[in-house]
Amino acid sequence: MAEFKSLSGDAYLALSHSYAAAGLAFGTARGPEAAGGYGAPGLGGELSAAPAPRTPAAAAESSGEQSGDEDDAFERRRRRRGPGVAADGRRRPREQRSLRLSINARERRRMHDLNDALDGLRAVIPYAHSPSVRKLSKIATLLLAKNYILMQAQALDEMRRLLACLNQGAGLAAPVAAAPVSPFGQAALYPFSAGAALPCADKRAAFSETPPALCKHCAEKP
DNA sequence: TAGGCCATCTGGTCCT
DNA sequence: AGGACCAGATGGCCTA
Repeated sequence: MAEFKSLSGDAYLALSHSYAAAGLAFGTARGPEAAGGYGAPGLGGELSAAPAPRTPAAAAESSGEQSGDEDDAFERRRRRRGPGVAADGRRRPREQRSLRLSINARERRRMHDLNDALDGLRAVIPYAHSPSVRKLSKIATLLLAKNYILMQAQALDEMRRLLACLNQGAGLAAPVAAAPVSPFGQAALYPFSAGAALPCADKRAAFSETPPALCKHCAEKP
């Protein structure tokens, strides 16, 4: 597991746990996801680049268009749960139903926009993007993005310290003792700290866009 | 088969 | 009034 390819993999879990240990992100997750890791996609699983295809009936049902199938689907739903049917069982007026459909379509569009934004976020988080790798789940995307932001902030902070040291002629021996504090005032675990479970090579692979020079413990310079 | 993840529908609430 | 946002409910697909 040399890559994030399959964030479900060991690297992902190890990183997640190390972040959680620092109270960075996954610590707030509740339920089974918190224990087992989010989105645990399996290796070799087919990437569902598009949402899992729903049944044609379900797809038609959700299209918001007024086809015959759509009407059937609408009726099925109405019988099942009652939308479109008043509490007393009477049919709703047709205009109310068309209003409902337009509201549904709007909500669908809104959720699609939200998903597009999430896709955009996935595109910029460092993990292996490949057709053979299942994409990050929504929650994993958000948590990873949060960690990534904190990580970048810390790296920046450390770079500034080093720069200050160099400017003072103190060289690299100048202590960077205290744990770096993020701009958000939250003590955070440096991603490449000694507490991280992964060997440096794995860390570099997991955060493929992070230059190895930023790894404090890494003797494996390129 | 259970659990995770997701899309969609729906009604409620708030804002313009 | 209409739109945006939200959360609950529901059902489908997929994987371990």
